Amino acid sequence: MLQIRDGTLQALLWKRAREPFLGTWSLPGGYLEPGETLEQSIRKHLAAKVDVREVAHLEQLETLSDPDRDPREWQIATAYLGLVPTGVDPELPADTAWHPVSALPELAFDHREITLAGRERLRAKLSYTNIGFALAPAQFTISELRDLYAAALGHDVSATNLQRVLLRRGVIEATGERRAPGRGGGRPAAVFRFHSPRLEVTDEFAVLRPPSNK
Amino acid sequence: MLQIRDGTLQALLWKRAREPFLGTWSLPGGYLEPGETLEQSIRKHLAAKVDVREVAHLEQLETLSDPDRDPREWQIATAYLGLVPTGVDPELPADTAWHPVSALPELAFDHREITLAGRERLRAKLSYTNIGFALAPAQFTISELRDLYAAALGHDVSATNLQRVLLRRGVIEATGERRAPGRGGGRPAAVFRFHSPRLEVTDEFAVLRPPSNK
DNA sequence: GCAAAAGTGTTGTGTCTACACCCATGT
DNA sequence: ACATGGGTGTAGACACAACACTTTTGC
Repeated sequence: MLQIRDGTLQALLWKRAREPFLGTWSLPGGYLEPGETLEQSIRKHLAAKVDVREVAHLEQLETLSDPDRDPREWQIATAYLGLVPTGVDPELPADTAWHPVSALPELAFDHREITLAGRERLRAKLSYTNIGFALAPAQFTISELRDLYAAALGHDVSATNLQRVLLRRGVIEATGERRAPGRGGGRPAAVFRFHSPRLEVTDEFAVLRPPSNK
Repeated sequence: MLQIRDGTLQALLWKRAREPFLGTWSLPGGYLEPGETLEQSIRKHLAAKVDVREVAHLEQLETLSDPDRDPREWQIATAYLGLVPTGVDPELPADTAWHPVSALPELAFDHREITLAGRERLRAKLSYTNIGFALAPAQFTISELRDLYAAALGHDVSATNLQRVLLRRGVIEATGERRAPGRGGGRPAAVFRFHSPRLEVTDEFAVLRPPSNK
């Protein structure tokens, strides 16, 4: 579960109350019940931490099967990437907390690699899909969105070019509203929203496109 | 397992000798043994059909957990995409055969969707990685490679532009050899090879690139 | 010479980055 | 007026598609 908080990409971690790795931070999750879907299971286990309605996007990352990944028993795990929009601040149990992905504590099992793989997936998809909808609140200005993209990507993003790319692709659209400037003044910012609340690929076929017509 | 044969993308299918779906075509696979890696398991089960050394690329597609995917019992399956280079023609058991992906017979379980998802993954990766290495023989001319790309992508590909794209990216390189023309004449074709026999992303950051310097 | 196949030259287009400049507001 | 932040205009770089043209062979 990733979210941008305080301008940084953070991961939701749970301090293990069980062996193995008792007391070590780990990703939330749990065992799959018979007859259950993986996604149902994830949502169920997350419900103990976060209101499920707050999860804007959930996608499968990878299934891990290295026999050494659990020191005690042979175990298979399927990792998921979940995204929560900036701004929502769910009540968390005492043993659960957000941690910046850029400064993770020691994590149990292979959870560090999983977390970093999730960040990579997010970064890649920011480039060719509308996945930003799952990081952003319902309404936002371009500079707010710029800050979200910069936090997720790990480098500066130009508001100018971000706006043009996303508008041209039809990923975001103006609401018509404007936001009042802060104390220092400044031109009121136009308010935007994402066009779709579902993942869509917006930049298919970078190359080797099918021939135009003829 | 996909391969281009006779200029068409084909999938390796097994005619089931067991219930459920007895007699229906299905993807090769089998149960995971305790202590085994998913990839080990796949390779082991494939070994009954194809020499494993012929599999040039193997990657995880997705783990499926819909409780209705098996009519009899609750079952989880992890699908893999495997690629075999054109030209190798493994001995197959009598109950196993190649079928064009564009004209699949009725398939057991959700194997039709898995197969089509594999084709989509291949098509996407042809655009931004060097995955062609797993479809092509060790040496080839540009027009041979063009035919492979066209078969996999399902549309015409220009040899001119394919050559330039792959050379610019350093995906393929000339061997220095040339191939003698056929009976009808023609200029001898330069022989190329892929630079790397492992998957590499060659077209990262289509957009929202990090700032140049400063 | 002519057909066939491979390969190069070249032009045009679309998408992106970078940066200069203009706009609207608060103090 | 001027600082602050938002937004537009525009030029340049680059990668790609399309197609004309040239090269090298067999017959």
